[in-house]
Amino acid sequence: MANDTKERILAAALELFSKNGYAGTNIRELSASLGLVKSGVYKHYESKEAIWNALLDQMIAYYADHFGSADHLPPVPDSLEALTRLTMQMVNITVHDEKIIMTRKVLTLEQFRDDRARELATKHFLTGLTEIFTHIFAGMMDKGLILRDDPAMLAFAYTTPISALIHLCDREPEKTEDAIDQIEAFSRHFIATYGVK
Amino acid sequence: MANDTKERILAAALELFSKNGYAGTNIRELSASLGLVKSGVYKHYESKEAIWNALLDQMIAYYADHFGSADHLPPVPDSLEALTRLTMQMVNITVHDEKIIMTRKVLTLEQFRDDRARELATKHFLTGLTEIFTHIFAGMMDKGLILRDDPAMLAFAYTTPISALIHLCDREPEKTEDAIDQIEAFSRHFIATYGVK
DNA sequence: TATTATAGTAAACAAAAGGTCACTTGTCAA
DNA sequence: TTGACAAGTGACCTTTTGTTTACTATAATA
Repeated sequence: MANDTKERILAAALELFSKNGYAGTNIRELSASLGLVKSGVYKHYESKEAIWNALLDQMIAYYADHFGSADHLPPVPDSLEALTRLTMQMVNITVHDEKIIMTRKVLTLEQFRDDRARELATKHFLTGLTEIFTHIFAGMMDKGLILRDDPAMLAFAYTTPISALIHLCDREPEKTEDAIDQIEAFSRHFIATYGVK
Repeated sequence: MANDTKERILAAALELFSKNGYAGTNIRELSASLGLVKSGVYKHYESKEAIWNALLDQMIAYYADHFGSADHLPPVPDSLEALTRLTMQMVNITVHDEKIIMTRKVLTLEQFRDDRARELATKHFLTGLTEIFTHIFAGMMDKGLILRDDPAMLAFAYTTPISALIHLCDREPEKTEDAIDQIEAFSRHFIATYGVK
Protein backbone atom coordinates (compact mmCIF):
# COMPACT_ATOMS: atom_id res chain seq x y z
CA MET A 1 0.00 0.00 0.00
CA ALA A 2 2.82 2.34 0.85
CA ASN A 3 4.56 2.17 -2.46
CA ASP A 4 1.29 1.99 -4.30
CA THR A 5 0.39 5.60 -3.57
CA LYS A 6 3.89 6.70 -4.44
CA GLU A 7 3.47 5.20 -7.89
CA ARG A 8 -0.06 6.46 -8.28
CA ILE A 9 1.30 9.95 -7.65
CA LEU A 10 3.79 9.49 -10.46
CA ALA A 11 1.07 8.23 -12.78
CA ALA A 12 -1.09 11.25 -11.98
CA ALA A 13 1.90 13.54 -12.42
CA LEU A 14 2.59 12.07 -15.85
CA GLU A 15 -1.02 12.67 -16.78
CA LEU A 16 -1.12 16.28 -15.61
CA PHE A 17 2.39 17.29 -16.63
CA SER A 18 1.77 15.94 -20.12
CA LYS A 19 -1.46 17.90 -20.36
CA ASN A 20 -0.59 21.19 -18.68
CA GLY A 21 3.17 21.12 -18.33
CA TYR A 22 5.15 21.24 -15.12
CA ALA A 23 4.52 24.92 -14.42
CA GLY A 24 0.86 24.60 -15.36
CA THR A 25 0.22 21.81 -12.87
CA ASN A 26 -0.51 22.34 -9.18
CA ILE A 27 -0.39 19.76 -6.43
CA ARG A 28 -3.93 20.43 -5.25
CA GLU A 29 -5.23 19.26 -8.61
CA LEU A 30 -2.78 16.38 -8.58
CA SER A 31 -3.81 15.29 -5.10
CA ALA A 32 -7.49 15.65 -5.90
CA SER A 33 -7.15 13.43 -8.96
CA LEU A 34 -6.00 10.71 -6.56
CA GLY A 35 -8.73 11.35 -4.00
CA LEU A 36 -6.13 12.78 -1.64
CA VAL A 37 -5.69 16.11 0.01
CA LYS A 38 -2.55 17.99 -0.99
CA SER A 39 -0.64 17.46 2.24
CA GLY A 40 -1.01 13.74 1.70
CA VAL A 41 1.24 13.99 -1.32
CA TYR A 42 3.96 15.49 0.82
CA LYS A 43 4.06 12.30 2.84
CA HIS A 44 5.53 10.64 -0.24
CA TYR A 45 7.48 13.38 -1.99
CA GLU A 46 9.07 16.36 -0.33
CA SER A 47 8.24 18.82 -3.10
CA LYS A 48 6.75 19.28 -6.53
CA GLU A 49 10.23 19.20 -7.98
CA ALA A 50 10.91 15.89 -6.23
CA ILE A 51 7.87 14.45 -8.00
CA TRP A 52 9.18 15.74 -11.28
CA ASN A 53 12.61 14.22 -10.68
CA ALA A 54 11.16 10.88 -9.65
CA LEU A 55 9.00 10.86 -12.79
CA LEU A 56 12.03 11.59 -14.93
CA ASP A 57 13.99 8.86 -13.14
CA GLN A 58 11.20 6.47 -14.01
CA MET A 59 11.05 7.56 -17.64
CA ILE A 60 14.81 7.27 -18.00
CA ALA A 61 14.84 3.84 -16.39
CA TYR A 62 11.95 2.69 -18.56
CA TYR A 63 13.73 3.84 -21.68
CA ALA A 64 16.95 2.12 -20.65
CA ASP A 65 15.04 -1.08 -19.86
CA HIS A 66 13.13 -1.19 -23.12
CA PHE A 67 15.35 0.41 -25.73
CA GLY A 68 18.67 0.91 -24.01
CA SER A 69 20.68 -2.16 -24.87
CA ALA A 70 21.28 -4.31 -27.93
CA ASP A 71 19.22 -7.09 -26.28
CA HIS A 72 16.05 -5.28 -27.22
CA LEU A 73 16.77 -4.88 -30.90
CA PRO A 74 14.00 -6.45 -32.97
CA PRO A 75 15.00 -9.30 -35.27
CA VAL A 76 16.11 -8.22 -38.72
CA PRO A 77 13.16 -8.63 -41.10
CA ASP A 78 13.76 -11.21 -43.78
CA SER A 79 11.67 -9.61 -46.47
CA LEU A 80 10.77 -6.10 -47.57
CA GLU A 81 7.17 -6.76 -46.65
CA ALA A 82 8.28 -7.80 -43.17
CA LEU A 83 10.03 -4.46 -42.76
CA THR A 84 6.77 -2.64 -43.33
CA ARG A 85 4.99 -5.05 -40.98
CA LEU A 86 7.56 -4.48 -38.23
CA THR A 87 7.38 -0.74 -38.77
CA MET A 88 3.60 -0.63 -38.58
CA GLN A 89 3.58 -2.80 -35.50
CA MET A 90 5.97 -0.42 -33.72
CA VAL A 91 4.04 2.61 -34.92
CA ASN A 92 0.71 1.24 -33.79
CA ILE A 93 2.00 0.66 -30.30
CA THR A 94 3.63 4.05 -30.01
CA VAL A 95 0.67 6.11 -31.22
CA HIS A 96 -1.99 4.24 -29.26
CA ASP A 97 -0.34 3.56 -25.91
CA GLU A 98 -1.49 6.36 -23.62
CA LYS A 99 1.54 6.12 -21.35
CA ILE A 100 3.96 6.41 -24.26
CA ILE A 101 1.99 9.32 -25.70
CA MET A 102 2.07 11.15 -22.39
CA THR A 103 5.78 10.50 -22.03
CA ARG A 104 6.48 12.07 -25.42
CA LYS A 105 4.27 15.05 -24.57
CA VAL A 106 6.03 15.65 -21.27
CA LEU A 107 9.41 15.50 -22.97
CA THR A 108 8.16 17.87 -25.63
CA LEU A 109 6.96 20.36 -23.02
CA GLU A 110 9.96 20.22 -20.71
CA GLN A 111 12.85 19.71 -23.13
CA PHE A 112 13.95 23.35 -22.90
CA ARG A 113 13.81 23.56 -19.12
CA ASP A 114 15.38 20.37 -17.82
CA ASP A 115 18.64 18.90 -19.03
CA ARG A 116 17.64 15.32 -18.44
CA ALA A 117 14.37 15.83 -20.30
CA ARG A 118 16.36 17.42 -23.11
CA GLU A 119 18.62 14.40 -23.36
CA LEU A 120 15.80 11.88 -23.20
CA ALA A 121 13.82 13.85 -25.78
CA THR A 122 16.64 13.54 -28.28
CA LYS A 123 16.74 9.80 -27.72
CA HIS A 124 12.97 9.41 -28.03
CA PHE A 125 12.57 11.71 -31.00
CA LEU A 126 15.73 11.13 -32.99
CA THR A 127 18.64 8.92 -32.07
CA GLY A 128 16.79 6.00 -30.51
CA LEU A 129 14.80 4.99 -33.57
CA THR A 130 17.68 5.77 -35.87
CA GLU A 131 19.98 3.40 -34.00
CA ILE A 132 17.47 0.58 -34.10
CA PHE A 133 16.96 0.94 -37.82
CA THR A 134 20.65 1.36 -38.52
CA HIS A 135 21.01 -2.13 -37.16
CA ILE A 136 18.01 -3.37 -39.14
CA PHE A 137 19.14 -1.89 -42.42
CA ALA A 138 22.69 -3.15 -41.96
CA GLY A 139 21.25 -6.61 -41.42
CA MET A 140 18.95 -6.34 -44.43
CA MET A 141 21.86 -5.21 -46.61
CA ASP A 142 23.80 -8.26 -45.47
CA LYS A 143 20.86 -10.42 -46.47
CA GLY A 144 20.75 -8.73 -49.86
CA LEU A 145 17.29 -7.28 -49.28
CA ILE A 146 18.30 -3.65 -49.47
CA LEU A 147 20.75 -1.93 -51.78
CA ARG A 148 24.16 -1.47 -50.20
CA ASP A 149 24.33 2.03 -48.82
CA ASP A 150 25.17 3.84 -45.58
CA PRO A 151 22.81 2.11 -43.13
CA ALA A 152 22.86 5.03 -40.67
CA MET A 153 21.85 7.45 -43.41
CA LEU A 154 19.04 5.18 -44.56
CA ALA A 155 17.87 4.73 -40.98
CA PHE A 156 17.82 8.48 -40.53
CA ALA A 157 15.92 8.94 -43.78
CA TYR A 158 13.46 6.21 -42.82
CA THR A 159 12.74 7.04 -39.20
CA THR A 160 12.55 10.83 -39.15
CA PRO A 161 9.53 11.06 -41.47
CA ILE A 162 7.81 8.49 -39.30
CA SER A 163 8.71 10.49 -36.19
CA ALA A 164 7.25 13.61 -37.76
CA LEU A 165 3.91 11.87 -38.20
CA ILE A 166 4.00 10.44 -34.69
CA HIS A 167 4.39 13.99 -33.43
CA LEU A 168 1.43 14.96 -35.55
CA CYS A 169 -0.64 12.26 -33.84
CA ASP A 170 0.35 13.66 -30.45
CA ARG A 171 -0.64 17.15 -31.53
CA GLU A 172 -3.79 16.31 -33.48
CA PRO A 173 -5.05 12.91 -32.33
CA GLU A 174 -8.00 13.00 -34.72
CA LYS A 175 -5.49 12.66 -37.57
CA THR A 176 -4.04 9.45 -36.19
CA GLU A 177 -5.64 7.12 -38.72
CA ASP A 178 -4.55 9.25 -41.67
CA ALA A 179 -1.06 9.51 -40.26
CA ILE A 180 -0.79 5.75 -39.91
CA ASP A 181 -1.87 5.31 -43.52
CA GLN A 182 0.71 7.86 -44.57
CA ILE A 183 3.42 6.07 -42.65
CA GLU A 184 2.57 2.83 -44.39
CA ALA A 185 2.58 4.54 -47.77
CA PHE A 186 5.93 6.09 -46.96
CA SER A 187 7.36 2.75 -45.86
CA ARG A 188 6.34 1.16 -49.15
CA HIS A 189 7.71 4.05 -51.13
CA PHE A 190 10.98 3.76 -49.25
CA ILE A 191 11.16 0.06 -50.02
CA ALA A 192 10.41 0.73 -53.67
CA THR A 193 13.39 3.04 -53.72
CA TYR A 194 15.98 1.15 -51.69
CA GLY A 195 14.73 -2.44 -51.73
CA VAL A 196 16.29 -5.06 -53.97
CA LYS A 197 13.71 -6.16 -56.51
CA MET B 1 5.83 55.74 -28.90
CA ALA B 2 2.43 54.30 -28.10
CA ASN B 3 2.60 51.39 -30.46
CA ASP B 4 6.28 50.96 -29.81
CA THR B 5 5.75 49.71 -26.27
CA LYS B 6 2.93 47.51 -27.42
CA GLU B 7 5.28 45.76 -29.80
CA ARG B 8 8.13 45.65 -27.31
CA ILE B 9 5.77 43.82 -24.97
CA LEU B 10 5.09 41.23 -27.64
CA ALA B 11 8.82 40.85 -28.31
CA ALA B 12 9.47 40.32 -24.60
CA ALA B 13 6.56 37.91 -24.40
CA LEU B 14 7.96 35.88 -27.27
CA GLU B 15 11.30 35.75 -25.50
CA LEU B 16 9.88 34.64 -22.14
CA PHE B 17 7.13 32.36 -23.43
CA SER B 18 9.65 30.57 -25.62
CA LYS B 19 11.98 30.09 -22.67
CA ASN B 20 9.59 29.32 -19.82
CA GLY B 21 6.28 28.67 -21.52
CA TYR B 22 3.06 30.60 -21.02
CA ALA B 23 2.31 29.21 -17.56
CA GLY B 24 5.93 29.62 -16.47
CA THR B 25 6.02 33.30 -17.34
CA ASN B 26 4.76 36.08 -15.08
CA ILE B 27 4.07 39.65 -16.02
CA ARG B 28 6.34 41.11 -13.35
CA GLU B 29 9.31 39.49 -15.04
CA LEU B 30 7.95 40.51 -18.42
CA SER B 31 7.51 44.13 -17.37
CA ALA B 32 10.90 44.23 -15.69
CA SER B 33 12.61 43.01 -18.84
CA LEU B 34 11.23 46.14 -20.51
CA GLY B 35 12.19 48.50 -17.69
CA LEU B 36 8.54 48.88 -16.83
CA VAL B 37 6.59 48.22 -13.69
CA LYS B 38 3.97 45.50 -14.01
CA SER B 39 0.92 47.73 -14.07
CA GLY B 40 2.38 49.54 -17.05
CA VAL B 41 1.80 46.49 -19.19
CA TYR B 42 -1.91 46.65 -18.44
CA LYS B 43 -2.07 50.02 -20.16
CA HIS B 44 -1.44 48.15 -23.39
CA TYR B 45 -3.00 44.72 -22.88
CA GLU B 46 -5.89 43.93 -20.63
CA SER B 47 -4.56 40.57 -19.46
CA LYS B 48 -1.80 38.01 -19.79
CA GLU B 49 -4.04 36.02 -22.08
CA ALA B 50 -4.56 39.08 -24.28
CA ILE B 51 -0.79 39.31 -24.69
CA TRP B 52 -0.69 35.66 -25.64
CA ASN B 53 -3.47 36.09 -28.19
CA ALA B 54 -1.85 39.17 -29.70
CA LEU B 55 1.44 37.29 -29.97
CA LEU B 56 -0.30 34.42 -31.72
CA ASP B 57 -2.08 36.85 -34.04
CA GLN B 58 1.31 38.25 -34.95
CA MET B 59 2.86 34.83 -35.51
CA ILE B 60 -0.06 33.72 -37.65
CA ALA B 61 0.04 36.92 -39.70
CA TYR B 62 3.81 36.64 -40.12
CA TYR B 63 3.47 33.09 -41.32
CA ALA B 64 0.73 34.02 -43.78
CA ASP B 65 2.81 36.95 -45.06
CA HIS B 66 5.97 34.96 -45.58
CA PHE B 67 4.90 31.45 -46.45
CA GLY B 68 1.17 31.64 -46.90
CA SER B 69 0.70 32.18 -50.61
CA ALA B 70 2.19 30.87 -53.81
CA ASP B 71 3.89 34.26 -54.33
CA HIS B 72 6.54 33.33 -51.82
CA LEU B 73 7.54 30.03 -53.35
CA PRO B 74 11.25 30.03 -54.13
CA PRO B 75 12.26 29.58 -57.76
CA VAL B 76 12.64 25.99 -58.86
CA PRO B 77 16.37 25.13 -58.76
CA ASP B 78 17.79 24.33 -62.16
CA SER B 79 20.40 21.88 -61.03
CA LEU B 80 20.74 19.27 -58.33
CA GLU B 81 23.53 21.27 -56.76
CA ALA B 82 21.23 24.31 -56.68
CA LEU B 83 18.68 22.28 -54.72
CA THR B 84 21.23 21.66 -52.00
CA ARG B 85 22.26 25.32 -52.09
CA LEU B 86 18.65 26.48 -51.70
CA THR B 87 18.07 23.99 -48.91
CA MET B 88 21.14 25.05 -46.98
CA GLN B 89 20.27 28.69 -47.39
CA MET B 90 16.81 28.11 -45.95
CA VAL B 91 18.18 25.96 -43.16
CA ASN B 92 20.83 28.49 -42.21
CA ILE B 93 18.26 31.21 -41.83
CA THR B 94 15.86 29.10 -39.84
CA VAL B 95 18.38 27.75 -37.32
CA HIS B 96 20.20 31.04 -36.74
CA ASP B 97 17.41 33.60 -36.66
CA GLU B 98 16.55 34.10 -33.00
CA LYS B 99 13.01 35.22 -33.68
CA ILE B 100 12.24 32.17 -35.79
CA ILE B 101 13.83 29.89 -33.18
CA MET B 102 11.72 31.44 -30.43
CA THR B 103 8.59 31.11 -32.54
CA ARG B 104 9.21 27.41 -33.03
CA LYS B 105 9.86 26.96 -29.32
CA VAL B 106 6.67 28.72 -28.32
CA LEU B 107 4.67 26.60 -30.72
CA THR B 108 6.36 23.50 -29.35
CA LEU B 109 5.49 24.44 -25.79
CA GLU B 110 1.91 25.56 -26.36
CA GLN B 111 0.75 23.20 -29.11
CA PHE B 112 -1.24 21.02 -26.69
CA ARG B 113 -2.94 23.89 -24.90
CA ASP B 114 -4.06 26.32 -27.60
CA ASP B 115 -5.84 25.35 -30.80
CA ARG B 116 -4.36 28.10 -32.88
CA ALA B 117 -0.86 27.21 -31.69
CA ARG B 118 -1.62 23.60 -32.55
CA GLU B 119 -2.61 24.51 -36.07
CA LEU B 120 0.34 26.81 -36.64
CA ALA B 121 2.70 24.19 -35.23
CA THR B 122 1.59 21.67 -37.81
CA LYS B 123 2.21 24.22 -40.57
CA HIS B 124 5.64 25.17 -39.21
CA PHE B 125 6.79 21.65 -38.47
CA LEU B 126 5.20 19.61 -41.19
CA THR B 127 2.90 20.80 -43.91
CA GLY B 128 4.49 24.17 -44.69
CA LEU B 129 7.87 22.87 -45.79
CA THR B 130 6.31 19.88 -47.48
CA GLU B 131 4.12 22.08 -49.65
CA ILE B 132 7.02 24.26 -50.71
CA PHE B 133 9.11 21.28 -51.72
CA THR B 134 6.22 19.54 -53.41
CA HIS B 135 6.19 22.49 -55.76
CA ILE B 136 9.98 22.42 -56.12
CA PHE B 137 10.17 18.72 -56.85
CA ALA B 138 7.29 18.86 -59.29
CA GLY B 139 9.17 21.63 -61.11
CA MET B 140 12.44 19.71 -61.07
CA MET B 141 10.73 16.64 -62.43
CA ASP B 142 9.34 18.74 -65.26
CA LYS B 143 12.86 19.94 -65.97
CA GLY B 144 14.11 16.36 -66.00
CA LEU B 145 16.37 16.90 -62.99
CA ILE B 146 14.65 14.43 -60.72
CA LEU B 147 13.23 11.01 -61.49
CA ARG B 148 9.49 11.10 -62.07
CA ASP B 149 7.78 10.15 -58.84
CA ASP B 150 5.08 11.44 -56.49
CA PRO B 151 6.36 14.95 -55.73
CA ALA B 152 4.43 15.21 -52.46
CA MET B 153 5.91 11.95 -51.23
CA LEU B 154 9.41 13.08 -52.17
CA ALA B 155 8.83 16.43 -50.48
CA PHE B 156 7.68 14.66 -47.35
CA ALA B 157 10.69 12.36 -47.43
CA TYR B 158 13.02 15.30 -48.00
CA THR B 159 11.72 17.85 -45.53
CA THR B 160 10.85 15.79 -42.46
CA PRO B 161 14.43 14.63 -41.82
CA ILE B 162 15.54 18.23 -42.13
CA SER B 163 12.81 19.30 -39.72
CA ALA B 164 13.95 16.68 -37.23
CA LEU B 165 17.43 18.20 -37.21
CA ILE B 166 16.07 21.72 -36.92
CA HIS B 167 14.22 20.59 -33.82
CA LEU B 168 17.47 19.15 -32.54
CA CYS B 169 19.10 22.56 -32.96
CA ASP B 170 16.31 24.17 -30.94
CA ARG B 171 16.74 21.59 -28.19
CA GLU B 172 20.54 21.38 -28.16
CA PRO B 173 21.93 24.51 -29.78
CA GLU B 174 25.51 23.37 -29.30
CA LYS B 175 24.85 20.68 -31.89
CA THR B 176 23.82 23.19 -34.54
CA GLU B 177 26.97 22.96 -36.64
CA ASP B 178 26.88 19.17 -36.69
CA ALA B 179 23.20 19.21 -37.55
CA ILE B 180 23.80 21.54 -40.47
CA ASP B 181 26.51 19.24 -41.78
CA GLN B 182 24.17 16.32 -41.43
CA ILE B 183 21.45 18.13 -43.33
CA GLU B 184 23.84 18.84 -46.18
CA ALA B 185 24.98 15.21 -46.23
CA PHE B 186 21.35 14.11 -46.26
CA SER B 187 20.50 16.47 -49.09
CA ARG B 188 23.34 15.08 -51.21
CA HIS B 189 22.34 11.53 -50.39
CA PHE B 190 18.78 12.31 -51.39
CA ILE B 191 19.96 13.74 -54.68
CA ALA B 192 22.14 10.72 -55.29
CA THR B 193 19.03 8.58 -54.91
CA TYR B 194 16.40 10.57 -56.78
CA GLY B 195 18.40 12.91 -59.01
CA VAL B 196 18.83 12.24 -62.72
CA LYS B 197 22.50 11.55 -63.38
C1' DT C 1 -4.39 78.47 -22.47
C1' DA C 2 -7.25 74.98 -20.75
C1' DT C 3 -8.11 70.37 -21.41
C1' DT C 4 -7.81 65.80 -22.40
C1' DA C 5 -5.86 61.50 -23.68
C1' DT C 6 -1.61 58.65 -23.12
C1' DA C 7 1.84 56.21 -20.71
C1' DG C 8 3.72 55.41 -16.82
C1' DT C 9 4.19 54.71 -11.28
C1' DA C 10 3.18 53.01 -6.59
C1' DA C 11 0.46 50.70 -3.56
C1' DA C 12 -2.90 47.48 -2.62
C1' DC C 13 -5.88 43.21 -3.31
C1' DA C 14 -7.69 38.66 -3.90
C1' DA C 15 -6.79 34.32 -5.39
C1' DA C 16 -3.77 30.59 -6.25
C1' DA C 17 0.22 28.15 -5.21
C1' DG C 18 3.85 25.55 -2.63
C1' DG C 19 4.68 23.95 1.69
C1' DT C 20 4.26 23.01 7.05
C1' DC C 21 2.29 21.24 11.24
C1' DA C 22 -0.47 19.19 14.73
C1' DC C 23 -3.53 15.67 14.84
C1' DT C 24 -6.02 11.06 13.72
C1' DT C 25 -6.33 6.40 12.33
C1' DG C 26 -5.11 1.90 11.20
C1' DT C 27 -1.48 -1.76 11.12
C1' DC C 28 2.01 -4.40 12.79
C1' DA C 29 5.77 -5.90 15.79
C1' DA C 30 7.54 -6.37 20.60
C1' DT D 1 -1.69 -4.65 25.26
C1' DT D 2 1.12 -1.25 23.97
C1' DG D 3 3.97 1.49 21.32
C1' DA D 4 5.82 2.93 17.06
C1' DC D 5 5.21 4.08 12.56
C1' DA D 6 3.15 4.88 8.01
C1' DA D 7 -0.53 7.30 5.68
C1' DG D 8 -3.86 10.56 5.49
C1' DT D 9 -6.59 15.01 7.14
C1' DG D 10 -7.56 19.87 7.83
C1' DA D 11 -6.16 24.23 9.16
C1' DC D 12 -2.75 27.47 8.48
C1' DC D 13 1.28 30.18 6.60
C1' DT D 14 3.99 32.51 3.08
C1' DT D 15 5.00 33.75 -1.39
C1' DT D 16 3.77 34.42 -6.00
C1' DT D 17 0.72 35.97 -9.34
C1' DG D 18 -2.78 38.32 -12.10
C1' DT D 19 -5.23 42.41 -11.77
C1' DT D 20 -7.05 46.97 -10.14
C1' DT D 21 -7.00 51.63 -8.70
C1' DA D 22 -5.63 56.21 -7.57
C1' DC D 23 -2.23 59.30 -8.88
C1' DT D 24 1.49 61.85 -11.95
C1' DA D 25 3.81 63.63 -15.90
C1' DT D 26 3.78 64.66 -20.60
C1' DA D 27 2.36 65.76 -25.04
C1' DA D 28 -1.15 66.66 -28.30
C1' DT D 29 -5.68 69.13 -29.09
C1' DA D 30 -9.62 72.34 -28.89
